[in-house]
Amino acid sequence: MEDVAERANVSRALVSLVINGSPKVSEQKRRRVLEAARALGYRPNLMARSLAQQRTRIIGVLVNDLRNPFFAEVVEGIETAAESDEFGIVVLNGRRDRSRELSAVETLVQLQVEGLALVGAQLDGGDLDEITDIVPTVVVASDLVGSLDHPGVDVIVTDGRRGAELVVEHLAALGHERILHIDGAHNASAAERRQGYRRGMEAAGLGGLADVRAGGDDEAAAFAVIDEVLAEPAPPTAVFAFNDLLAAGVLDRLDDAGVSVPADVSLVGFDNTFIAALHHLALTTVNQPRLTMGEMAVAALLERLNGRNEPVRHTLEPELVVRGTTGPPPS
Amino acid sequence: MEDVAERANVSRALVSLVINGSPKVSEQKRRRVLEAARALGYRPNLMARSLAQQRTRIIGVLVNDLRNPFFAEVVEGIETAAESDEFGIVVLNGRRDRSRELSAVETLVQLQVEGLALVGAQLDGGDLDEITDIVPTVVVASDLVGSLDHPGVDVIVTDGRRGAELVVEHLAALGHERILHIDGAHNASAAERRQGYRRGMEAAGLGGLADVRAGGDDEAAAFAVIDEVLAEPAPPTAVFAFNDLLAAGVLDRLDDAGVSVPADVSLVGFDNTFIAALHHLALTTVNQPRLTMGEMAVAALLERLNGRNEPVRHTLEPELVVRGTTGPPPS
DNA sequence: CCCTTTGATTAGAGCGCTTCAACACTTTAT
DNA sequence: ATAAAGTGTTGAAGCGCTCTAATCAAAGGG
Repeated sequence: MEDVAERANVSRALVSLVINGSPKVSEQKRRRVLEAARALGYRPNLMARSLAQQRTRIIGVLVNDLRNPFFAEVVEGIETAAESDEFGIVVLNGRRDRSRELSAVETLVQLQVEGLALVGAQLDGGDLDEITDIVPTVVVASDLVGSLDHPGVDVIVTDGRRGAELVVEHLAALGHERILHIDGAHNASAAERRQGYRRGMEAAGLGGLADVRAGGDDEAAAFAVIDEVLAEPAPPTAVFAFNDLLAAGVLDRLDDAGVSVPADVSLVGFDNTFIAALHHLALTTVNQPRLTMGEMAVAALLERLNGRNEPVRHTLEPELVVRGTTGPPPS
Repeated sequence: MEDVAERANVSRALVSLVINGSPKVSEQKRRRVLEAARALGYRPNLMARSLAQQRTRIIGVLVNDLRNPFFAEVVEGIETAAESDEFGIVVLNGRRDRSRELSAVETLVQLQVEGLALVGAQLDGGDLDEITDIVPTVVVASDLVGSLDHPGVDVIVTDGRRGAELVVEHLAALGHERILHIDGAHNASAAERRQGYRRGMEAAGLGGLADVRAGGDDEAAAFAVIDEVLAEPAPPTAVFAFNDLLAAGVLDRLDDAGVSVPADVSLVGFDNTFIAALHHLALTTVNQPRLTMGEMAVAALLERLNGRNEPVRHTLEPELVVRGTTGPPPS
């Protein structure tokens, strides 16, 4: 910057003004400075700028698992929204590991991000205690235990309970009774969906048949469960999987076992990722408006930065997307 | 930091030494400082540290499209490797848009990243001219036009030409002759695979039947092409798609048209993403060692930082993964 | 012709940290 | 005892920028 100033015969301060597009610089000097900058290949140092300015215009994003297309799309929503507000984002990948998530959050805070978006994070309330009064935080697509207690945390979720209810209603309407739920184990949104499932079963008068087994959030997690239930005397006629990835695993395993979908068993996923839409899967699933979720997350953070102090909680409506993996139970 | 120093009755300098784990601090003061830091909830400011230290220990990653699981996994490889070398990474998403890529690279450079990994980027040689003598750069999983001319750029790729040849060999061995290639259009690795396809066709004595049509890199891009070829008098008996996503689109469309795979038409993808492995697709494809690619990218950057000056180019071997979408042509 | 106003420019302090050279204090060798 | 070497600690400069308050120049008003 010094060099640019010298070459343009002006002060460092003026160079700064030009670079930041201040209106009170004469056209003549502005030109001189810009040319000098170009000639020298000058690039402002973002670190120095942030330090001096006491703000970074960066939103930190912690994502549960980048390989899951669902999260990747939420991040895209965040990015789009941030971009239009002249914020940048820094994405860190938790890779489903809580301790990694913790250290990622720490890194982001040290990076002086102005807002923190936790996408599908597994952290619990306690982990956030310190954080939330340092930096505005929004939890997206996961219901952290105790997140409600934190007045510093906003929450953007799709109503997982309702989503699960929709699934059960759909299956019950088709005539299914033995509906199995393979859950998301310790996954952040697992509890909600489990609850919705149970409620749906009750509502359909199927409470006694409710059956939840521990799954996970990828294909492999489904295998053992499917093997197990198929060996039982009265296997389910419908399976509701925690998410699309898990559902894909179920589909695979049923296939291996010669069970046909939906003729023998109906199957429903959750998230409506692009894999559900592949015709060869044609998975009935529950849509979450992921781009919108990302955008709302950014909006929430910006409101905080503008002074809002009460927590906000947006619950979006899930939508059942019926495709080819559900039908009436075998007679 | 000032506060911590005061509370521990030491100088700011000593606090710095403790935070950075310097060995020449007495155990007693170290304890005092650490306790003061904890009591005050002190968090070092990464920006200030980087500024003072004149290094960031950050590797900038620009990725073509985060939604593509292939790239997401390369990024994981990068992250793993970076982590073990005490580097952090900042991921920016190009979203298949060249101008966005350009500005993302600019941002990363201004962030003072110590290395730049371009994953599947579409930038061409010219775009990198300035960059490469500011920051070590490695191009991963794409063959940028003219990247070879830049002594400042390292390249990590899977041999796309060879991969495509493997595909053609496999199909030809099964007896296919009318093998169509739906390419990746302007995608960075499209040219190479096209070339491999052509070569493979020649080698199999099928040069005259080579047929390349413009595709893209997602499912939708396949639809028009499939509609088109199915309407022709002699449709292909095998299709080689640019990547798995595109192949999934082909599969969908063939399905719609009542064409069965592999009985009527064989299909091969590229990348071996997890969707290829889903039993319901069971896509024959070409594997790229994506984690390894990410790791090698980091290794290349670190070598540069340690003084290497000649460019390096690692070409990894692709591997054909035969699954269920290929078989002999209909008789 | 001087004073005020307006607008453009600049000096310089400060952002939170690191690091080098200098310093004080021990220990060991002489 | 004294010099030399080693330990632990600190003062202060500096990283590249921003921004306030001060300065300067030009223009308009009385």
